[in-house]
Amino acid sequence: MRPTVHDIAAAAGVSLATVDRVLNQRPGVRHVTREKVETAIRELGYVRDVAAANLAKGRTYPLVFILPASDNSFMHGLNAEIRQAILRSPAERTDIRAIEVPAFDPAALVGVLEGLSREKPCGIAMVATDAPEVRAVVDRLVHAGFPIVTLVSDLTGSLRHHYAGVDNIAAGRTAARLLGRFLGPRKGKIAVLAGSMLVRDHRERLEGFTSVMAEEFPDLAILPVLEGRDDPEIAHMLVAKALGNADIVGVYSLGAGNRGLIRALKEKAVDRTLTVIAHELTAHTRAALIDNTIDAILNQNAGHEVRSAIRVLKAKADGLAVIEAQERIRLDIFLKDNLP
Amino acid sequence: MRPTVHDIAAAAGVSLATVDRVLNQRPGVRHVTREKVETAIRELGYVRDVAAANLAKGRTYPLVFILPASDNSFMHGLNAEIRQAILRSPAERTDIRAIEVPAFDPAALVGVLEGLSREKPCGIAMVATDAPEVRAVVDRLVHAGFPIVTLVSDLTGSLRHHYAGVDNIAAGRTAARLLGRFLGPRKGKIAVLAGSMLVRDHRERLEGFTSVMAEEFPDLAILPVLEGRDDPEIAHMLVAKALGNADIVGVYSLGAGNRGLIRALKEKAVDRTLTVIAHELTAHTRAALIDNTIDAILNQNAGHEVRSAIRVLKAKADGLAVIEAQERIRLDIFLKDNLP
DNA sequence: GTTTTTTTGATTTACGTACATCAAATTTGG
DNA sequence: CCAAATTTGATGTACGTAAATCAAAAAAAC
Repeated sequence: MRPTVHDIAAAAGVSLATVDRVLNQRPGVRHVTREKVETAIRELGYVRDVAAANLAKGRTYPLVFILPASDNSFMHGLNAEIRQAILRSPAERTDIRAIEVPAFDPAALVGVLEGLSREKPCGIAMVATDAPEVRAVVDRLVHAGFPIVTLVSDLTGSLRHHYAGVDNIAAGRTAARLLGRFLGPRKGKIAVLAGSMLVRDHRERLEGFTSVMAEEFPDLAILPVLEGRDDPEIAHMLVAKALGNADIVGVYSLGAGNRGLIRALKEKAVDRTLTVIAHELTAHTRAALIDNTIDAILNQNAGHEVRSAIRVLKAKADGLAVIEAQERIRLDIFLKDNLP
Repeated sequence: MRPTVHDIAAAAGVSLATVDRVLNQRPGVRHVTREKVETAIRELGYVRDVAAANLAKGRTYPLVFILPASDNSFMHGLNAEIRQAILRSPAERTDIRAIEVPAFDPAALVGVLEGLSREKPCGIAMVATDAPEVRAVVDRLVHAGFPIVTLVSDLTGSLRHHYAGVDNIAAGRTAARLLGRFLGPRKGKIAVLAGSMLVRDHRERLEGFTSVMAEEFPDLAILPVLEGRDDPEIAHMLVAKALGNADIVGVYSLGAGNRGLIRALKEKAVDRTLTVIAHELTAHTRAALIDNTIDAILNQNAGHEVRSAIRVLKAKADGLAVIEAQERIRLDIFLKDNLP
């Protein structure tokens, strides 16, 4: 049987109340006594029964998710996963609230974060907008004791406790290698469709993509990036125009708005053998993968990201360790054969 | 606040004891009364607080893992993950025992399973050996009320509750498409290295591989399968010999023993541009991927498989639902750019 | 209508921890 | 050495559920 507080009390030769004071860092314990108790804890290998503690405390974990108000499939999916998590709240003792902020608007995000420090959530998960002022509030909140994890898009250089999202540089590099290998000996130009170069994850994907392309596939030239603002209409327009260039042999779509990309490909490129790599598995990209319009899809699993963020925040709130390997968000690579 | 048993008792107009009798399926409740209680449970949306219940019961989950005594990196990794899970046991209220059985030996497996029905574990996870007699015991145990999940290798056609492993047909198909696409217009022969055609997962991978090859890459011919028995030495010998064939342009290694494969490739194929796809990320395959000896690695994450099996068994033991999407074991595809 | 059986209620203890209160013991300051 | 301050102990209640006991009520059987 695992030891209980009673065993610790007996082993340390003190009363239950004293053990409790040490465990919960309450005042009124002499230094030597505290040491005795801590020794007993270590020697018996005592670990607090979190379930029993939560029961006694009637504890719930009030968590806040902050998301950009973007109208694309991925963000809708992320939202849906958060709603699922809210449905599971009773069983998980969580109390989750989702807040939408205008996309790409550091000031708005800062405002929301500052408002949060008043209501006392025990954890914050946020899709970070990459700006110095955001970094500053995040660091302040972390110092104030709030567990914070970034979701989907990281805030490197800040003190956030954890990042629940894929390595976007690796994603871009992987896309480049897949595209390069799929094209084999063919020479030509590559069109890149992004959402916006103002977003960190898109910048990182592009960075990874161009570096592998330059290092390993010199016969493939990257055309100037098309910024589709994650909007299907704009994406369609840009891609349709770009496909006028007969030298294009491949396309890398690293953002959202793939509906427009797919439409453009079907209108303008049915007779050409283009190799296309896109991000994010949605109903549209899935169908396009199956009908060979797209050759591979890179994906991050929003459900895993949300569940991981929750696990990490709860663990941080309790001062517990997380299983690192479990919380690593993997880059999914889907060909038409391994679709879920 | 979520409703408690007290609320149910009040709402149904019965006593706490009666609610308890209904909840825990104890006898001595009239049919109509039971209905009243069940209605109240439904209307208030009561869900039993599993943490509190486990505390009261002093419940632990005795789980048994049955693994083949195979001496390869993957099984060692799986074993290590189970040991990790055992270390987490106190916090998770599990009591995990691992049993090794001779590999590919249905009779031995059946023996162990029958022994288990005497000691009463609340769940069994097993790497299944695919044989009718195994299916029969599994079905019998399931009927007797034991939750059973298969691990890594499934037992289709049996009544096992869940399979914690990858879709091996999809894995084989994916390998074929990667290989085919990487080779592009090249024609030639493909060598396939397997462990044994007696193992279901290897058979399935081969099945998926050959079907996509036949359908979509008719210029690539698959040579007779090399059975390396997951042994590095045998694998080395077989591959070294096979590489005498100058028509070989690609290799698919769908089992273990990749150490031997890699050695053979480095000795015999430095000057050739072979495309190689292998299964299972180990120290050896990882290094080979980085130095371009291998072009892609397909992997199943043993840690995820073990944790998933535990979650599913606990849920089944409690009669609770699992998050399906969370328990799907994904096929990892690693290029040198997205290694963890 | 009485007896027997079945069903229900009331109450208690327990699980491991948190938290509060009050008394007792110990240490510290003067 | 005494008073004040600090530290420790003893004890009780609570969290939501499980499980047991015994009494009371209701239903069924005679």
